[in-house]
Amino acid sequence: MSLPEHAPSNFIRQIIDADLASGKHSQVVTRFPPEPNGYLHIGHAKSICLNFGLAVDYQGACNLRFDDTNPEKEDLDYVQSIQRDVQWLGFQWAGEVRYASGYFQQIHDFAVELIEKGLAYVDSLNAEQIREYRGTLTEPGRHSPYRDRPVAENLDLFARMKAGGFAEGEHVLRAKIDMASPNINMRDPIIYRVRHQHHHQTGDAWCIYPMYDFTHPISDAIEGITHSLCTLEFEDHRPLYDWVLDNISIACHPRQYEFARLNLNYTVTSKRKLKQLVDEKHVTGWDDPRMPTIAGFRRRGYTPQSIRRFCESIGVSRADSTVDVAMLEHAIREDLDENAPRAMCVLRPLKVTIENWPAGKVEVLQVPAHPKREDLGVREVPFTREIYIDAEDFSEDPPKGWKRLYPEGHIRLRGGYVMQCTAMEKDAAGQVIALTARYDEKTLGVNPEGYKANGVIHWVSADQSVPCEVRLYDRLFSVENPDGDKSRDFLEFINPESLQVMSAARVEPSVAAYPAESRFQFEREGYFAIDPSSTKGKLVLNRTVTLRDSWGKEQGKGGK
RNA sequence: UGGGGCGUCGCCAAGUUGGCAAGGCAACGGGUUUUGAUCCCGUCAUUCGUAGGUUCGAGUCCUACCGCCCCAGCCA
Repeated sequence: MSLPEHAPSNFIRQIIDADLASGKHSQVVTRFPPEPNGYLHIGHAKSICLNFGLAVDYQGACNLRFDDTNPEKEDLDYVQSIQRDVQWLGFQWAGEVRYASGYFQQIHDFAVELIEKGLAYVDSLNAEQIREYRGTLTEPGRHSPYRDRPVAENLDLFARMKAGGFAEGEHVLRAKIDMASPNINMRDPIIYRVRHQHHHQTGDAWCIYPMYDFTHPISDAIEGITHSLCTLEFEDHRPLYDWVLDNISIACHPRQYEFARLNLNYTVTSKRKLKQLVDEKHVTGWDDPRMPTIAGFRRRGYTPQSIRRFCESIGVSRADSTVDVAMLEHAIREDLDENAPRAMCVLRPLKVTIENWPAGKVEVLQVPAHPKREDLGVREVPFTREIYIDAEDFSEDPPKGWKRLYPEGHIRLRGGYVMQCTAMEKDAAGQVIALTARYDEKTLGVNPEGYKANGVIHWVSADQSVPCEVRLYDRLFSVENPDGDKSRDFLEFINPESLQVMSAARVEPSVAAYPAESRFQFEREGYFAIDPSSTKGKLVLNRTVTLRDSWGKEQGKGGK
């Protein structure tokens, strides 16, 4: 409807169109290259949709390649979660999963080639010295005293690094480029370092690991990538990407293009910070429904389709930007409004006894599962003498404009009869704890004669409903830019009300028949999904997002 | 004070030989409605960071400013 069915044009598609038109390429090959050091988040979703989406639309290919050159931070659990998340989003990579580590031998051989050409050398300065020799943003660097080591010595040292003859930090391999370059990435960048670490893919086969800047262009070239897409912060690395490919014996030379990474307000999208939230238990895990991870959104009830549509709707450009989470919420509401079956769930039960309904009588009402989708069928909703309505739908002293129940007022029970409140029962503190009402038998599917109902509210049979726990999620952070204040830790902005548990909720029985992850609209409340932790004995539902609420908005205006 | 980028409506974002500012989100009115939902209709940039210049005509070209982001990991 409002969101585009197919990805709109952007500068990358224009480049591809031109490359295809000029004959530079006959096919598009992209890749999604995550480092397996955390779960994928919404920012990765943008990259995934871009790279895989391009492959789909141009009938090309997109590889999934793990950029696993730093065993210290990586883990097998992450390589598994990443594959699961990419597939859940609806994409399939071309052929087998690739690993940069799978190219370690070739990468090593290219390093040897650079040494032989006099374009790389083993440096024996320590980390601190290397930093000093690198210079600053405004001052050029200086040559390392080891820069002019003879080729034979470099070859020997590098072989011994590989053989495990040195400790971490003793020697590194550097590309010999230009210590005076205004681009710091070109000041003899380190391309190999010693790491006596077990690697999740290669085990203990290697104790030297190539750096990203050396690994990435080679991996892209080996795979025949045509368009290597990455985020803006790598723009300064592009000259190095090209330098590597220009100086080794490899025919393919992919081109790198950069786009702006996704920022979302009220959210953090930094793997380091997300990992901190998990490690310090501010959330229950990477898949906590409040996390902006793919796994979190999945558990929260987001659909793959909604995330793909969202990614299309935000576009791809080179301008730093922060997207309003309202865009994401719009995408999931749009999907679920169209596709989610409806049901009724009472979050704060208030018992109503319908005095003119016989005790023990159960009438099974046939209610459409969706107001517009007849194909979704009907559900059976039992109506009995005792029902529950939401405590917030009754007001002893209703404000102006109130369209719910009040003493003596008439209300339509959604999908059922119109009833009139006849009495209320209060506890010692003056709280209303139960209501009595009378139903109008001539109002099932028909408007009442001679009077009008004040509104429509949802309800559930007291003994024919299913008890459940409903988790009401709200944004994890209470400020738009949680890491925008350098003097304050982002954890200070965690929303203390990001999770509210409604443990006494009751849901209509139709819901209990659905499997985990099923999504519903609980009428007048919002969209909800069955949490995977649910069992027959304990049903748990997660609120994905609320319905738009013009009444709540109006109430909020008057100050509250 | 080095280098690389970016600045079009509150938030994204089209705008490709200079020709007279798309669209979405949000917001705000109104209509329909057994969800205060959905849906429908309408309003919402004489202006494109600023200032000059070229031109019949500039968001698009030129100049100079201003602002914001990234880079000094043996991370990616």
